[in-house]
Amino acid sequence: MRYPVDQRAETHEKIIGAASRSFRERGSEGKSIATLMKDLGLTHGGFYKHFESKEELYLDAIQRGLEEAGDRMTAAAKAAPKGKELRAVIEHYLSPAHLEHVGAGCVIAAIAQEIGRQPLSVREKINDAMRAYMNRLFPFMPGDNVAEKRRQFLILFPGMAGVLMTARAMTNSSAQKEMLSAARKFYLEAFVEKIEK
Amino acid sequence: MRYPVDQRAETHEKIIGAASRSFRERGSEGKSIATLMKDLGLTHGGFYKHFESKEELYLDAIQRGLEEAGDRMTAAAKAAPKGKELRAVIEHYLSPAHLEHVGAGCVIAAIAQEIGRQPLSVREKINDAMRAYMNRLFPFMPGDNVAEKRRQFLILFPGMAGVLMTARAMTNSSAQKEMLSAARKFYLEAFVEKIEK
DNA sequence: TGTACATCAGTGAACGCGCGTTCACTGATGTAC
DNA sequence: TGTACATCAGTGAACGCGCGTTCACTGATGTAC
Repeated sequence: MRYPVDQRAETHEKIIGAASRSFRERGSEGKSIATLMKDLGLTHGGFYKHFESKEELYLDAIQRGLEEAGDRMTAAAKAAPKGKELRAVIEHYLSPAHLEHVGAGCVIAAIAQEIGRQPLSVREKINDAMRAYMNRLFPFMPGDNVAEKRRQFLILFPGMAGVLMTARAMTNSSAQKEMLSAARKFYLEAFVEKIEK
Repeated sequence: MRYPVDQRAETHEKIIGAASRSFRERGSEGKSIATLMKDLGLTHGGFYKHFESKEELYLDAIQRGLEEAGDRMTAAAKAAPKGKELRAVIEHYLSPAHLEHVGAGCVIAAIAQEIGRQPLSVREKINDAMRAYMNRLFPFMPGDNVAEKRRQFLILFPGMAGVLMTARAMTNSSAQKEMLSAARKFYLEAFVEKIEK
């Protein structure tokens, strides 16, 4: 049957959105194409009208995930009072909400380890998206010049990602919260408080 | 045929050792039982004379990995001059060798994200092994009392794990090295240099 | 000491299952006349 | 305005494949006598 004009594009976007969440929550092999499509009220055959392979979807979904995560972080910064941008970014990143919502959160904290196991060509494209993410956020970092801001970013963000990922591996939720708040305090002191005064 | 008396135990250990490396390098689903056994010169059928299921092997191998990684770290500390133990631990953890040797390295930096996706019962057992790892290492942390040392451990180690995992997701090896050495400098300043003087 | 038998780590064919992918088909709507 | 036809997003049966797991079997050596 003939479908409404915009339906193709809408379905395409819905698949990427659902995959982006699913890959972060369950990894690249956690959900089959059939299940992914079924969750959207579709059948698996139609998938190949939108993507050449699951790997192509993986790339699109991860890139989308990094864009969305970048949106959230820059939005948090821009909503903060002048001079408090980095504080807001750290508090958002190391928040209980981010701990809980893997599927909508930082891609690195969710699936960096399986990114490291992808074929080189996949890793390179994801690296481009990671660089774009960094380029949106390093301006909020302390430092006099671009090189210093980037250097600070590359210490702070991987560190925070490690905290989130380790907390998520733990089962004791009060220990998770303690870890988060201890890390929040540490990174705020190390990156923000020496600046704000 | 009848095999030498110790062979059963030796084979059992060899399987755990190979799995412990493989799971860190490729994740829990990266290698089949058949391939794992073939690499040891065995066939897949015999596997079930040693383990009830792949999940049982996963648990044993991860626990073994945490023990071995703990051995390496405490050995690095004990080989260091008096008062330089934590420095040695950080330099070992954030070394190019550790970056490269995923299979023999920190379990958290290798597979924490998939640990977070395991069934609760599996996660709980792995959490016990993680606690044991922490208990061997927190004595080297700065602080007057046990609670403070643990708190410091839970900031430092997840942070370093995040650095390693993020570097491993990158394809540019000079950027990886720069990230490692910047992080080394940062964590040494934050955890060691304020103490050593 | 010599012989018959039991043992059991390891073998490899076979199983059911879920996966990614393919493909002939559907049918409501847009378009050509 | 009315009719015939083309379009193409989505359907669902079918495919080959690799996986975890099972199980009847093997056969060199230990043990009982």
